Amino acid sequence: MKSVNFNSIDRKWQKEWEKAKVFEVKEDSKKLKYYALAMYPYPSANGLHMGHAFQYVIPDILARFMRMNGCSVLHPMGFDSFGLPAENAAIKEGVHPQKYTDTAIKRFVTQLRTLGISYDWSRVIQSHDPEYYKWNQYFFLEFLKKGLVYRKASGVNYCVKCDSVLANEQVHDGKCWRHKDTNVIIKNLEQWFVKTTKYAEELLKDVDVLDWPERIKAMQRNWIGKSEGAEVMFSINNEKWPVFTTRIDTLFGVTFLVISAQHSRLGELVTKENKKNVDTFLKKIKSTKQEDADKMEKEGVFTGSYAIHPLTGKKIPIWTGNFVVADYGSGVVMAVPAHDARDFEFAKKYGLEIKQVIGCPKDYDWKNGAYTDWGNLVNSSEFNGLKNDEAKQHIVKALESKKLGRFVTQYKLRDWLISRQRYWGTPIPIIYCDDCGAVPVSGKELPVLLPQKVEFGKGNPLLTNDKFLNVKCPKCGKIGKRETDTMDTFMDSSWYYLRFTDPGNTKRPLSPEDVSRWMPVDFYSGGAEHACMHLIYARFFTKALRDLGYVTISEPFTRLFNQGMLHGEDGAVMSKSRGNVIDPLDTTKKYGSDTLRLFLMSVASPDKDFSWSSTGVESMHRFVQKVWNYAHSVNFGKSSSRVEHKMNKGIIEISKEIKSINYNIAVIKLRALFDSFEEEISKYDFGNFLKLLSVFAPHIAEELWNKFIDSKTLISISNWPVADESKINDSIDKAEESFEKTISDIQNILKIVKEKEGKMASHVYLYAIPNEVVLFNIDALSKRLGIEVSVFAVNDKMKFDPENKGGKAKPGRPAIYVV
RNA sequence: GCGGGGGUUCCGGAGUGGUCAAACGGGAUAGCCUCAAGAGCUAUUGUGCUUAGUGCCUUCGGAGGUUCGAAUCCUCCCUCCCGCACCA
Repeated sequence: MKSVNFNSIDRKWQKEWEKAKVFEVKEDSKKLKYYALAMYPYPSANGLHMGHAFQYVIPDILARFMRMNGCSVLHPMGFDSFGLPAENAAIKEGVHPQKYTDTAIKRFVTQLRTLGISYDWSRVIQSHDPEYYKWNQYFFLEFLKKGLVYRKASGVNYCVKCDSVLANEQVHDGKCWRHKDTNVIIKNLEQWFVKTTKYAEELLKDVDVLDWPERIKAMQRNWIGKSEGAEVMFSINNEKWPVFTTRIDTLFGVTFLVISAQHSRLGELVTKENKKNVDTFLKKIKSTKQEDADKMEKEGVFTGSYAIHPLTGKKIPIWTGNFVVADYGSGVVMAVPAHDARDFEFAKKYGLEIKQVIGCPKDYDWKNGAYTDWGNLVNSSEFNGLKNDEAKQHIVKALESKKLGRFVTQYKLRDWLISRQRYWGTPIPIIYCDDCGAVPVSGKELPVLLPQKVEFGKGNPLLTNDKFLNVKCPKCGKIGKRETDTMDTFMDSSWYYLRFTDPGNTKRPLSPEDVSRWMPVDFYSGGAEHACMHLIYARFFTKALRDLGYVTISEPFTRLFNQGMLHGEDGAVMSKSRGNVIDPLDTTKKYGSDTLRLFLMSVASPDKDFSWSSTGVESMHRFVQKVWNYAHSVNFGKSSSRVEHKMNKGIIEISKEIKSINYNIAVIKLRALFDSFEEEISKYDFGNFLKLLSVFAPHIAEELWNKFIDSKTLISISNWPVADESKINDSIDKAEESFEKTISDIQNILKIVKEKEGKMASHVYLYAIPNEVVLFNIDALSKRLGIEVSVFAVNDKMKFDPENKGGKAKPGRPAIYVV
């Protein structure tokens, strides 16, 4: 068989699609909309890797499927093109980030095209395009007006490698999300924040209705971290200090307070006599490395101050400790050692009082530590005997009447810090004036362009451009200084999916008609690493923009899909150092992109991790070639009723599997369907097969369609086949089943005969019930068995049946005699 | 510690109450084809038993349970992966 140049076929159809603009989506109100999207990539100079290929083919199959099913499909691609690597390249190699980025994008686009993904390339978005980031600035100002953006001084996370502050979401295990070897340090700075906490409750509540992987939903709930409890006031030096607790029922068991060692007001509590001790302690904590801090034992020292218990009026010592988180609750905790494991450990260590206030079983062994289960109150004056839940109500009521406490809800979610001390991002549209303070740039002045001329490697590059830096105050006209921080690039990705609905709009960030036509995104695919970053921010943005009147939806992504991780052939993560990296372009060059697409979709369910397999790719390539060869050698005529049956059943089953993203199963069924084809087939049926195949292997499907079925139309925009159920005849499957079972029966007998008589039998006689004789084709049987076969009807008087086996025949199971 | 997801026949990986000794792919073995290699085609690939065949046995991390019936449902345990983690 002559070898086929799949590469030239790939290129040919990629060009045709582009020429005919088949994937550019137009307004068509008669059609249902479908919005399929993959998280837009950072255009790395390394280009496309296999994980990208995998990730982008997944939604493409669905996009192609929905398009052929009569939907108008929005399937765009863009680039998250602001960010650190470009700027670091500028520092290291002297390339301007703009140039670096543009080159990388160009390369990405070329590579993406070779995969045959049905993108609407007319809608490309690039975050670093002033026409895009202008609207980041616009939304920043809108948020500012509504109090959703504010500036405040606080201890913030700072990564020395990024040379910038980070949001809470970008700190993982005390390390920077981009630099897993770099500890984040806390710096006290005045920075811009987005008030994500305003939507904490809604963000949490709406997680329930999302069609997302449970894992991601759990991670989001965890991140938002709601906990319901009470705030209670302890009087310290005649001032009221709030303390948050989820166990207000144990209030009478408080024997000491602990204030976080990082608390900004710790100094106020430290008395002269204790200052030295506290300082030594703080020094020790500071010198402890982050990784050790996680495992560090609870430690603390007495501050010298006392608090007054709100109900008993008793004096309670205040300690400072390393186990109290400064920015959760109020950074001060009430310690109830009898009923909290951490407090217990601490009290034991320092010999502090342990007072039981919850009744526990008589045989409870206090050597086990704190008793943290439920029980009835004891040692709690008038609340004695109450159950925990009742006690909570009553105690809070008592506190409320004295204005010393109330029920409150706490969240772990923090406001989003968006300032970055970096160049390659959206300039924050603010001018600082000595007289007027932080003044917003007027909307008419947008965009605040990122200046090209800056110097890299000397701190924030924006400080090196005087023209950019020194500008008049929009309010009073006096010379002021421009904000030199840029926005977190997650700002860009928080609304790009909205912009795709109307990317060319120069007047407005979004048009209400387009947004309402296309949103929400019906299928969104991307990696799980964004669970608590991009996906939180984007959800926040949608809700905030809804309340500002820009969109009407509350959730941007109806259905989220996490693709699995693609590993190297050795089962390890693909990495250069391991040498197990497979370049998608090498693969497409060798086998064509259809083979790659089919292979990636067929190894495992797309949401599961899997390993590359070079033999698996080979095998898939053989399948593609078989289809090719079949198309070139088959007689196009009439399909047998068997093929019609298989075809129509296949349409139903394969469609169902594609809809549920069981692509691996869909491919298996597609292969089985192909295997059932015969030497003659109708163009109609083969065309339908090509349509099913086309979502996975669009190029070869297009080529064969063009060559054999219809040269005037494109299969990519043809109608998805509809099954003709009247052609489905399950008795055909049953007949095949009984044929197979008969084969295995015969083989079993042949085996036994061979064992018994020491030689192979030479002839098989079958006696089928009369209407089943047709099921047992003599040629097919002898081909399969490699032995001569005769078939008789049981009522055939002339049949050869020396041992009278014929009588054993049953429906679906002919009798057998071998010699 | 908390939360989420797994553990299936040599390997990868389907399968969520009977149609399951368990799809499909890989690998392996045998045969056909060929001068040969490759490709292609066909068959076999849990164990043992039984019998000239539709049967039985053991098996889906382990142990129990529910059920007429379990890889599939429940309970407990072991184990792996992922995320969060001194959050009061």
